[in-house]
Amino acid sequence: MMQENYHAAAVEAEARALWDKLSAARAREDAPGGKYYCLCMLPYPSGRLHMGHVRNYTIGDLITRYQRMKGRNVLQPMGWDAFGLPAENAAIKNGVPPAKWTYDNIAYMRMQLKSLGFAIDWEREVATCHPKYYKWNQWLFLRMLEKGIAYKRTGTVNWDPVDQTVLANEQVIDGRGWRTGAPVEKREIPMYYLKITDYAEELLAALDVLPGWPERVKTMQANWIGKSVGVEISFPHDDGVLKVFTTRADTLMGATYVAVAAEHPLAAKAAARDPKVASFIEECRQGGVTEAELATQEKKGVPTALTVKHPLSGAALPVWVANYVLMGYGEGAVMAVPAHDERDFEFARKYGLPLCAVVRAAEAPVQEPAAMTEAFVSHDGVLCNSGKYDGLGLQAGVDAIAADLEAKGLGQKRVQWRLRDWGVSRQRYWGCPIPIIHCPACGDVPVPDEDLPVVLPEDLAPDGSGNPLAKYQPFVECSCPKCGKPARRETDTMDTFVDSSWYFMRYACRDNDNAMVDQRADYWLPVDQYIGGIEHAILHLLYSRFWTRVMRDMGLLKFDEPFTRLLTQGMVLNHIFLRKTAGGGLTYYSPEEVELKHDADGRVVTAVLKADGQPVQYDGLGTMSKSKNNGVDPQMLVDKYGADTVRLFMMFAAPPELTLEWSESGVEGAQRFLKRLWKAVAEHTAAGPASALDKAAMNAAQQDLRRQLHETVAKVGDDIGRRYTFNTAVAAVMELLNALSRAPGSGALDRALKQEAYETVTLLLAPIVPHVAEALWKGLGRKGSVMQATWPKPDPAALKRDILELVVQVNGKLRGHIRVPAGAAREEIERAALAEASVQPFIQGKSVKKVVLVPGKLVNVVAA
RNA sequence: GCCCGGAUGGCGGAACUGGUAGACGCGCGGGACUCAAAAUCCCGUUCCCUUUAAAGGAGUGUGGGUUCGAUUCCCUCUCCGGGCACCA
Repeated sequence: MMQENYHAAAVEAEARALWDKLSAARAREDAPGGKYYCLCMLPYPSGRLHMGHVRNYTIGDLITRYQRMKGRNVLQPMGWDAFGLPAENAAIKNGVPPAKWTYDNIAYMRMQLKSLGFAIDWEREVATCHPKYYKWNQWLFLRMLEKGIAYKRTGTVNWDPVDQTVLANEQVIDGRGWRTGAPVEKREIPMYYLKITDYAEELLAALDVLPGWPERVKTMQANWIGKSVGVEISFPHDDGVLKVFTTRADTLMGATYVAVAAEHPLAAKAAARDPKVASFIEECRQGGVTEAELATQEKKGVPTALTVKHPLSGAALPVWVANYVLMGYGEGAVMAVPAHDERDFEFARKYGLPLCAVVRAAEAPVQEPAAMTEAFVSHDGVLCNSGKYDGLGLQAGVDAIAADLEAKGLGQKRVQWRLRDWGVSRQRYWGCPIPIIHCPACGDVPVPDEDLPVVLPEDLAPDGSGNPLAKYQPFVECSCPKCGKPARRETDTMDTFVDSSWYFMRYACRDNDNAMVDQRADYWLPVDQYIGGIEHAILHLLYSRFWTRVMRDMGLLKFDEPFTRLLTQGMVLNHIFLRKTAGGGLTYYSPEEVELKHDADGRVVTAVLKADGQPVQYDGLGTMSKSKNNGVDPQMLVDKYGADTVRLFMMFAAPPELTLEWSESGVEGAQRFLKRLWKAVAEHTAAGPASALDKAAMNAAQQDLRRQLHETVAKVGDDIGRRYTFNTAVAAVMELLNALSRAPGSGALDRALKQEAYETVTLLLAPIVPHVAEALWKGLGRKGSVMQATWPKPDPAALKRDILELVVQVNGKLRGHIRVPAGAAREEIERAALAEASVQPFIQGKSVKKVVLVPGKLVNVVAA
């Protein structure tokens, strides 16, 4: 006997007790059904779940439960991306060691995930800060070192000259260190790199065979990898040649100068003789290292006394040092063709450098340099001012010029990648130690496998300056594995992207201390469905694809791509409210502290702080963050409404890929729906068991209702299984419930139909609101857990229609409707459409030119 | 600056392959129930004009294009969001 009203707390406790008893979320390799690996991006243990987590994991749980009901053997694991900067920041602020802070956060967040009812196999839980996990980071790093995939060279970092510390990009605010306010400098330090560029071609080409990935993610990755086919050109000078790479070799005869990066050897050579060049190079050392910062700074340069020889004409071209040339791309030098490149044009105009137009539109004359107001950038035209190349098309020009350069030994066609090798060294404490020992005699010596893992001491507390690991002698001091003499341990740790590049493999076999992966990984992987935020579209996903290939090439795996299907979810936003303080600062108020006043149409008129009744300024929408004080703690909502309501709202509010605006009134709507559903089922079951449904005895209204029921089954299955539009799946079930509650009649046949309908609704909602579905299933008299029930199939007989309603348009405008038999001939439909009373006035006195018929949908009469 | 997205009623969104714009929900208005309120239920709700109603016109960020027909395809611009290699 069901309770009359819905009580979330009791329902949810009972459902979870049942699942625990059945170990319903456990995943076994020997269970029946095809395997299905449903994976959500693992959270950083920041302290509490935020709405983005709830959204992410609700989507994953929905798919997990749906696939289980479809008969698949599903694995849904969970773990913790437990190394990283926030733990060190918290340590600096509170004096708590990062390890304790991290483990406490994990314990709390694990409890939160359990309270949301996610069907996670907790026996596979992984934390990346655990030595048994990161041992394998170190082990694979050493294998990469052996194969030359990992190597050492210098790299550029942000340097805080006051704290004597390397800063993360996030810690650089307007070119200054976040704690000291000191202007940040660039500094070159030795680091380990992984040769992801060796895999550039494959990582790019394989995007074409990832049909389960969103196009936009594949486009972003392709652009990031950035394959350019062009020509490497050598410009001879006194000490050798200056190499540049260009995709526009056709414009070579229009090159009027060359520009090199501040870090280029030629710049250093010029600086030795010219203090102005030296001071410019010094100026370029100021500021951060991000591409956004470099690309938005004002374009500046200085001339040098150096020249290079044009490889074809032999003319002397001046060498400039320019801040817009990046040392990290190509050769760190460019040939400048101001007439046909926007950046070069701007730079040449600024510094009075000459222009020479060498491309013209096919029908147009050569452009006069002085008359040009912008660069002529065209991929269609012919060469001019280029001697023997005049009149050639642009591609023909590239080919001819490349051939001549090659003959002279001054150039060749080649491919250039935008992708750079992955620098993995971090000068930070809370990360996986890089397993290297520096010996004065033997150099950099890998830690022997039998000494792995190199364990990170867990009780150090960083203070913001330098790396505490480097100051901790018990860690640093060691003996050389080769010669046994005193040596120094490497104190850099690995980028946390290393941890997250393969964690999904370890869920399959986290208890194996003898191997990184085993045959259980062969069973579960690759991941069938991966779900996570769009902000990871490039780095994390690209690194995982790379790491997987490295492991494959070592014989550890048999597949190429780690994630067969990918769903990228949008961010969760909320309102921002603030007041300006007397001192000119800003105080942000949580939306929970603010009351909105609406006018009669529902528009927001004013917002006042509940505490004092005084107005606050509304500052629009933004991603939930601590700094803007606009985060909503999901735990409060779970406590207030229950997990099912929060899950339902999350799925109903927007399609998963879209940005989601937070609104608590939407939560109330979701709760209302569950209450209504509960009450309807309780009333239905209160009248006792229903009889079997006699389909042949149904009247027209009952047939219509049953048709809608089975149309809903078809739609929800398609929305969840194929389209991933969970919002429309929920809407369809809401419509069905509306129709059910309007359906008259309480005879035996009506009750039998409603029994079928409520059982079906329960199954359709089970992946989204599993607790309440469990209670309804039991209330409807069904045995066992709804988790183990079978997903419903639409009855084709119920879907059949005899009469179709068609739309009639005149010149594309809706003018009426007609009803025709399902098999009606074209002529019959046209006749009915033209005869329709509401259509007649719009075709009177006109001649019908054409009638467009879309079968089963519409008739459009073209009349003039 | 570069790359990738997005923009539809008062609000979140729907319209799946170019075919009825606004499903579903929120909010709001009206009504029922109630001593009253909350909760619940019922009705209405894109805008404009005329209006008892019926009907008509306009309308999917901007401006253009293709088409019998465009929220959907193409081009232009504006604004917003994500990423830019050391936040995760």
